[in-house]
Amino acid sequence: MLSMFQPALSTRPSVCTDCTAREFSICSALPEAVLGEFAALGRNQILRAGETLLWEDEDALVVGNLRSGLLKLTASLDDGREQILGLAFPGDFIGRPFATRADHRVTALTDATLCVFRRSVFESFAADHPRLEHALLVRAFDELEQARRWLLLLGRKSASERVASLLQELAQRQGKPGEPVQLAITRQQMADLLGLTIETVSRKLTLLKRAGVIALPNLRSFRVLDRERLADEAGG
Amino acid sequence: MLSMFQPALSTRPSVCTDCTAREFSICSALPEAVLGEFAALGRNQILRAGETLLWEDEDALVVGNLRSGLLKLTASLDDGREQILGLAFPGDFIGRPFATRADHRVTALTDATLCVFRRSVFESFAADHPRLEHALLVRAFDELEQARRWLLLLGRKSASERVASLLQELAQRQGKPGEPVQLAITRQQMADLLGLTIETVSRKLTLLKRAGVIALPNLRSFRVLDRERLADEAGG
DNA sequence: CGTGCGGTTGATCCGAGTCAAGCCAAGTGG
DNA sequence: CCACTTGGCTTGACTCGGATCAACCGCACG
Repeated sequence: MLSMFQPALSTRPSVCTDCTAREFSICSALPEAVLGEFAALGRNQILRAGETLLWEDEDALVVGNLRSGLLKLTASLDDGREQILGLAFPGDFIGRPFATRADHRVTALTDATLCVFRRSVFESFAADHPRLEHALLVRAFDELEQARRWLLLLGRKSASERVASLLQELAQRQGKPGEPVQLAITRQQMADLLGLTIETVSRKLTLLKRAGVIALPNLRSFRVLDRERLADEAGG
Repeated sequence: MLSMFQPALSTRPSVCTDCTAREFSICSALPEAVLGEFAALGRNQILRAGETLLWEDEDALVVGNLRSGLLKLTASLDDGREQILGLAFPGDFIGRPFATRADHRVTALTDATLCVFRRSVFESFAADHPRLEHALLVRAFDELEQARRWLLLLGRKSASERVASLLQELAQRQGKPGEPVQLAITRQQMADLLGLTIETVSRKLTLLKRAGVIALPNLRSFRVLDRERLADEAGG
């Protein structure tokens, strides 16, 4: 995890011409005319897997939208213990407008492309477009709810319940029941999400497999065999 | 904690005449004229200690501002394990506009007074006043940051670090250094905030006291004797 | 063919939970 | 006034779940 430090960002400072903004969740409510204007303020940015977009306690100069790839938001203690605060999927908004400092680090788990805005530019645009701020508000509440669900998991659930909860959440975020679910993250990242060690995650997964609750055809996917039992294991 | 179930709310459905809205954090940016109009939409509500304003998974009909007293936001598992998601202090905004269901329970820890709004009323007022929505947005980001700091605490800190972190946070939220800090919550509530048991909280407090880091003059307050050491104990 | 990385499995240890007893201050009622 | 209860808190003995330490597997890749 510490090896993810990278000295520089691979920024491509070209205007974000090929991006319609239609693909961003916060833009759903914007009229067509405004969309183009908005997108024109953004710039393309490419992150390679492992590169970091924002560091904690640094001036957060940009906000942006994720166009492709997967990012993690992390906080860590100075001895290296790390907690993943959340994942960002394509369409998600990244960063915190109206505040100068980031409270967490944003790092690419896979190669990723973003449409980024200088924070000041974004803020003044938002000031003129209440519907954008409104969408941002609804999204912020959603993220808050998600974070709070995670507080219950980290504060009160056992290791088995945590692992089952994660699988359940991934399964319902993606695809249809019965189909294999893509597992975009490593065991270590699962551990960092769940506040566990990699060994415990591995053990609990094998237990669920042996119990016939899930199948693990390979390292990067799983399949829910018994939805009911998985929900039980995840706890109330 | 389970004994806090109360059958009814002590609502006083009188218009919130004596409240200026000036006392609410989300109103700081509103012009004077709008403040009065806004406050007139609210109604007084009194909660006795232990009463619940909003239940999880229920239609959340109201949002509001806390005027006096202390509230807790909690989530729990069906076997009774409880996690406090956050505390609300006077001035704080309560509830989630633009969504129909609450994801957590809001309960009074002390007698409390609020200025509440029917959610629909609040929402349409907000739609006409972008500055209100903006203030709400800034506040939502703040709460999100707070929740995320807590994720790190719950996911990765030891019991000692958690207790020290809580004391540190309370000390810096309240008063001057050296002065005794009011401890508005019980040991059980500290445990529910920190994802620990009451016994562990008690033991860690005694350790900190014996180490000369804090003093515990009585059950409802403490004093930081060694700011440095407390920060160390709280971890990075 | 080795080497490295992600993952699994086993043995052991330790921190926090559990269970139980007791303390102390504030009621409560005879 | 004292005996008794009650609730919040502390302390001790013991247990157990998850961390730690270590070995090993399997596969991709140079």
